[in-house]
Amino acid sequence: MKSVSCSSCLLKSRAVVNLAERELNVLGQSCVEAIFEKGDTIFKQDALSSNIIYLQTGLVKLLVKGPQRTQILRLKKAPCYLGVPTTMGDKINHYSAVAIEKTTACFIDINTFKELIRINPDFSYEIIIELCRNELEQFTRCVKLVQNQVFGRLATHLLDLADNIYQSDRFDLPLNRSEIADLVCSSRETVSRLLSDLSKEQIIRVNGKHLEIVDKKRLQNISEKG
Amino acid sequence: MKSVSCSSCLLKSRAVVNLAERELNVLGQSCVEAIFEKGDTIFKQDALSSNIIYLQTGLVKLLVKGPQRTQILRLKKAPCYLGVPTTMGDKINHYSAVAIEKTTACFIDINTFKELIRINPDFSYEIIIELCRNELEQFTRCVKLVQNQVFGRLATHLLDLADNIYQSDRFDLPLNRSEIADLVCSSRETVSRLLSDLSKEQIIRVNGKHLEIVDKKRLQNISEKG
DNA sequence: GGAAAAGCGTGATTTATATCACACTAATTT
DNA sequence: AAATTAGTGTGATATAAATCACGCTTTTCC
Repeated sequence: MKSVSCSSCLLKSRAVVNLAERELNVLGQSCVEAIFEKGDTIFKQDALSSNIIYLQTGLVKLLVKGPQRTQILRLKKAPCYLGVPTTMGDKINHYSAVAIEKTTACFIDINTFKELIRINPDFSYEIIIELCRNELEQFTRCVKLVQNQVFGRLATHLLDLADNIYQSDRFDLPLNRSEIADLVCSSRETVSRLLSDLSKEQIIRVNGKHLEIVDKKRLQNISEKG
Repeated sequence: MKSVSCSSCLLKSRAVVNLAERELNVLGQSCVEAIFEKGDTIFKQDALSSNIIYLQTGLVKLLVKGPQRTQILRLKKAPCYLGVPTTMGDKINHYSAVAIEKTTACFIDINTFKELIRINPDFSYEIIIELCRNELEQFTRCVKLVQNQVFGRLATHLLDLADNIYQSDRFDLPLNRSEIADLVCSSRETVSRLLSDLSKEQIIRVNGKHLEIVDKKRLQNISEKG
């Protein structure tokens, strides 16, 4: 970990763009950079939360240990903030964050973050907007989860990976079958079966972790209809 | 609807308490009060969203029309803000709000709300905190929904009504069986059956809409264990 | 390089819960 | 008061998907 100069950082968040030079120095003084390899935990559920994390590059999964199983709440792709709700909303983390690709992140002290909210209204405005969008996304995710069956949920997440994470219809799955099950809230076996089915139907092509979307129209249809 | 004086309002939100007299006047000038009867729609999904609503008194359900069914996202009890995420996060409402008890509410113009965020950092700080708490709550709700079975979900919501909404173990259900089903994401029939079962087990006493929690310990146990 | 472990695919069985079906009651309307 | 409608309870049946069970790969580690 090393201290950084935020003013020269090329990966400024939309909120940080609004900060003046003097404010950026405030930020820089309590800001440390860290690198995480695949599988590394960035912060842990039930631990004290005292930092906001700014993901500069990489991909992260948010995990909750539920009563029965571990569940992947969502994937977060850089650039974005991590842990704003869990750090600002409570003293203890309600979920964990684990890197699923090599990731670089900036740890911002919670008090500095609060100070920035206090001194710069444009900064807090951007934070509010991001929180609102998150909540709306979370609502739709929840509705899909309840009303679609596993087939539809799996299709939705494959499309999300292609469109929003990798911006390509051919990519390597960053999760194994069991983790995909945690993401779509199903079981390892069911995910296996459904991937085979999609493959037999020529909608996707799978080879281990490599995945290719062949018939996107049909996949979108499955994602919407159920 | 009538214009109001916010400075004399007895129901100031935690965020509004931070506003100076001059700022309260800004708020008052674009603020209208309205009364809703049970069943009245406060705002509608897919409509343009141009107001933040401050619930002064009453009880509201947030509804989403999903692909298969209508789902109750959550209940909101006064005093609280309504529609912050859906108004700040997008131009179109992602859900509807319907009064399930007589409700009084204040409509705040979105631009006024934004102005308040700009001029008063304590105000925006409180809004951020509320949004963060909402997101955390929403996460736990989602985890429960997936990992508990209907029995546990029903128990959780009965406890929520008793502890957080009515602050009493005897109350009248504000929803019919079909709406309870929408809330716990199940079917009308299943809700009927489970309420009967809980009744037979002497855990609750039901008579139409009147409900009494008899054995709270056991109900809490069901709520946690599934 | 062999052993252990992790990961994966697929059949058989079980299970929670939705759906269908119908009767019965309470509330509205005319 | 009769008729219509909305709301409710409960049995029978259907079904998506979890769980169990097993064998087959691939990776990891002494």
